[in-house]
Amino acid sequence: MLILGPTASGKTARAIELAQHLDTEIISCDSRQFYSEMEIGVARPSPNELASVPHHFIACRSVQDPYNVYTYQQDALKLLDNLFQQHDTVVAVGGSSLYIEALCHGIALLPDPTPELRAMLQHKLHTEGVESLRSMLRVLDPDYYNQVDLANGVRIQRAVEVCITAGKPYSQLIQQPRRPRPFSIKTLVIERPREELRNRINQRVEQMIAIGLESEARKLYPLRHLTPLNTVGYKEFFALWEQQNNYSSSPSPSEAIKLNTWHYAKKQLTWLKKNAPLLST
RNA sequence: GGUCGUUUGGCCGAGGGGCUAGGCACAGGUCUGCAAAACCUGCUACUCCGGUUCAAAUCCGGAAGCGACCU
Repeated sequence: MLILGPTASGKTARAIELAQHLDTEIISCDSRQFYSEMEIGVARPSPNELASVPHHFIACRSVQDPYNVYTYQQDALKLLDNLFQQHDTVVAVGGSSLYIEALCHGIALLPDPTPELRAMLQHKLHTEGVESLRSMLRVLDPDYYNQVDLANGVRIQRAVEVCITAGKPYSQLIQQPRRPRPFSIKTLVIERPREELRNRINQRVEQMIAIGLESEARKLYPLRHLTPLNTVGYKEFFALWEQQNNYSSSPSPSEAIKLNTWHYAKKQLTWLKKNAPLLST
């Protein structure tokens, strides 16, 4: 049973209710709730909630040792195997589309690039611009070159790094057939009217700030360059603290967080519209 | 009441006789590993009235709003 919905739509409460009813456990598909250092800003379920139903993939990793989708997929499948020995149904919840897709359809095994290669390509991207990586891709994987968004440096960089480490075209590697899952999936999408969702977001942001989001962010400030900290709720504080001589009227962190959370929710809605119907099996 | 300045899209903001500035917001979308990321598309405005001109947001009058100073 997969529970989906945009951020702040009430997935957590719904999942717990359902898991209690089914007397089962919950596995999370939330790319930020993995991290033990992030609690308030990622709306981690409360200690009470966590105690009421066994949860998995919550606060299980450090931001210094981030997950990637493939290892998440592997861990989750292994865990599900175990859980299905004790339960007929397991509840999955989360809002991270790529992680949800990995769980439901699977994602190809691709070689990890060396950190040096990644850094080199990143540097090239920043200093020489997309064109330099584009021309590499054109040679390494002409098929993919013809289908990517040629303006999207991040995607091109990824394809190039995979081609180089694998010694094969990226487009070929990602064509590995999807493996059917040894379980069936039913999805439940939580929908709310836009205005209501927006109010819930705003309220939740106020709430987070009231219970100490700023000091949580302050603690993580030294780690702000790590990927998991490129997250709504933290990055807005970091941006504020980074600009010392800011007389300017930049919006308050809480307003910025509300807006960015809304943007995030809209992206989730776009994804849900297209993909949610395809996930059930 | 007078003088000077100002008025650009939902907001900020450049330009300154013919050529869609840009940014944000808003709306829609793309996507097989940093995904709460990255990227794309749409949104053609110049306060009003009159004049000059082949052509005015741009020049000239006037009106209104706003601001500063003066009496």
